[in-house]
Amino acid sequence: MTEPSEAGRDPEAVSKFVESFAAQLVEAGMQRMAARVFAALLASDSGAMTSAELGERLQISPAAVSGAVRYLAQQHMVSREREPGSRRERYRVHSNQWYEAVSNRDAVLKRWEYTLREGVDGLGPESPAGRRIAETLAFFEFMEGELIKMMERWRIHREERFGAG
Amino acid sequence: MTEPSEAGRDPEAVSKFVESFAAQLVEAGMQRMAARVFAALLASDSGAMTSAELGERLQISPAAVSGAVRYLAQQHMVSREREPGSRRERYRVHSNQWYEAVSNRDAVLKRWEYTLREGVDGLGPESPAGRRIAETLAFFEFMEGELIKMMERWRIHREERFGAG
DNA sequence: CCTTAACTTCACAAATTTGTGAAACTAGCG
DNA sequence: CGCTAGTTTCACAAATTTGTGAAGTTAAGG
Repeated sequence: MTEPSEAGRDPEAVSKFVESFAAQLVEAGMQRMAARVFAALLASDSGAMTSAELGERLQISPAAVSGAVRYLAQQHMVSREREPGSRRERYRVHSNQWYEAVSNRDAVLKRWEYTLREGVDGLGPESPAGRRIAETLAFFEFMEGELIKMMERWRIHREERFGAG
Repeated sequence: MTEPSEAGRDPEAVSKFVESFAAQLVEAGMQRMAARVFAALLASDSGAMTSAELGERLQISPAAVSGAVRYLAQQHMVSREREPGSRRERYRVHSNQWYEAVSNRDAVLKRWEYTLREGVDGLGPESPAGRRIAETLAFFEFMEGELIKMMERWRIHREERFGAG
């Protein structure tokens, strides 16, 4: 019934997955078009698509693709590749992508920590509010360290289960 | 200079912290008013404020407070308490709050995992796309387990450092 | 160099989100 | 039972965000 190597194997199923996963990413705060592009790449066999292919599949303009891709690249959620000997570009997700994305949260955490430190300073480390904020800061510092170790464990776990990517 | 137990100790510093921390929460996807209310509570000495106090400090209407607080309560980021013998309500952050909030991410992860499983099914576990999604699923499952253990470690770490909350 | 395919930027219209004032509840208190 | 302080809901105006078509930019290929 299903032809495993057929390119447009089950457009229905692909589309359903793309739209529902994208919806959840949106709920988590991602821009709509970026979420749809990311989900589409995730659900493609090659893991890479050109701007034209994305526009076609998602029924959106080149401008929308461009905006979405810029955002995703900034977040390290896709990488761009120049198709050699052509002005066409392809956008790719790595199977390793989540590793990248989560590791990237680190930078965000650092900024939060900075703001919290300022807060402790401004409010005084001995005031009740200052203490509460200091505890929040401690939590984030703890998380930061743990996240790094966790990602290291994932790397190993992953290699055991899927082999090197 | 600074009077540690003065209620409005340094309104300047408080406001600065509230607004910059809120801005970062917004950047991370939280609604603006909810972020401001949360930051204001975090920066208050008692860790709790009434609707009127919040409205006053943040210069927003009762309606805005109501909406923000509803959202925060749903996310388990504040709890509501009835001031005994009054129809006035207070909204409170616990110092433990982040533990709660992160634990709550668990529910979100579960929903993502469900969608990913559907995707693997729909695309076929042997197709390249199916395999990529299966790996994403494995990553989230791994994260879920790790998060739980991490929060347990935090609980212990925290008690050592700050004593039971 | 000129042509042209591919991507990006820009101004704008449409859609969505946000916060408000005012009306509608709720529940203490007399 | 009202009365009224406190909160929530609702309709709407304002602000913001989103996606588009069209113009602008870049660089491959002749």
